[in-house]
Amino acid sequence: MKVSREQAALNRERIVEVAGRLFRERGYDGIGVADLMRGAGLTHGGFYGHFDSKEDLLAEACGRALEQAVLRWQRVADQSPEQPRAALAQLSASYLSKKHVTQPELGCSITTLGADAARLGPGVRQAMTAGARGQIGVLQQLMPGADEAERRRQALVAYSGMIGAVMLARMSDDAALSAELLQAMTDTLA
Amino acid sequence: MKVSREQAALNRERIVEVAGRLFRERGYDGIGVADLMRGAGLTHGGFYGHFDSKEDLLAEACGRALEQAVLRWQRVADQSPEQPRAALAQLSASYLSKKHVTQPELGCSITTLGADAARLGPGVRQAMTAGARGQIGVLQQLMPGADEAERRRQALVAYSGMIGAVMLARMSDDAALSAELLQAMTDTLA
DNA sequence: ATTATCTATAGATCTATAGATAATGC
DNA sequence: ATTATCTATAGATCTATAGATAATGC
Repeated sequence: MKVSREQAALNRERIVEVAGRLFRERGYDGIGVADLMRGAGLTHGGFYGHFDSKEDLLAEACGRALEQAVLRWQRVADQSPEQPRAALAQLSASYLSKKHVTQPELGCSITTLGADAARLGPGVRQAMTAGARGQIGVLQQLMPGADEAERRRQALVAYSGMIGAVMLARMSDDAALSAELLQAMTDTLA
Repeated sequence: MKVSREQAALNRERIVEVAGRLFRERGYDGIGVADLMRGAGLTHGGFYGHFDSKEDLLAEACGRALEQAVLRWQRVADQSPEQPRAALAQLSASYLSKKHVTQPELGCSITTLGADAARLGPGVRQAMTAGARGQIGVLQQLMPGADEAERRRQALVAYSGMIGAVMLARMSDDAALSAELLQAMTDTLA
């Protein structure tokens, strides 16, 4: 029954990773602790040895997913530091892709869980706010504005628009409207 | 126990109205049928005489709330048909207000329930898509673009940005960041 | 007679905990 | 001896339904 410390740490990692996917796919209330643990290949009761509560796991899972997203965005930005326009085009094309819309479980945590987070406790909100701040920071580096204040404003608007467009595209029952939303937003950032 | 046909219709209306508020406040899974009925001053069991399912009620409640929002927006647009800029400023200032952020139960259904809707059935998605289309239509009348295609693009981008900004402002644990998001979006649309 | 609402409950969840088990780490 | 995981369960939900009740509408 018992496993090594190392294995226990790996199990914990797996829970966080699986939770990151399942929460994004089904929402915070859409997946239970028992199913999260089953998804990680463990049993229900073991959960509370790793985390204090389901909400704590959400905070950790969202925090992790968003940190990795920020790192990916920063790598894209650093790849062509002389061509911020190209980097922005790459980021926005990826974020505003049909693939992102149809794969919420691998996509932006804020689009899928932001409304849930707004109703949850400080741990979750802190983790998600930190992620948002990080992504806004990367966008700010890439915006064409003349001064820092202008680039900041552009980054806040671009980030809001990207999140809203993907949420709307997922919600829409009309594929044409979804495509139109993504295209309009992509064109604006290009 | 039994009430008149007229009273039953009023009761049904009250359920829809109360549900509109409670779903927006707590999310689709955050409020149960028993509490919704209690909120309307009725008992749990009576629910299924009025609606086939909880999800059907969400579709009707969101549909209603969004229809009314579209009518309000259109009234603002029609109020000063010679000054589309002023109408747009009024709409966006109201939508991007601190009041809207702190009163989700009276605000935009898509910001609070869009992510839930994306995971629910066709009835809910259809109602919410119709609402979104209506609001986008009003914005399109007010945008300054030279031709209809440009105004359409601007409306899609503005709507996405407004929804994203309010969701982010609600989610953020930092009041300064929330205010910054609303201000940036307001300035862009002014 | 019809029917809107009520009480009561079925059956399936949910989060969290208690205590047993068995393998690790000393 | 410690502890990661297990089984089992407490206690509280949840949606939906069955059947009783009592007032309306014919």
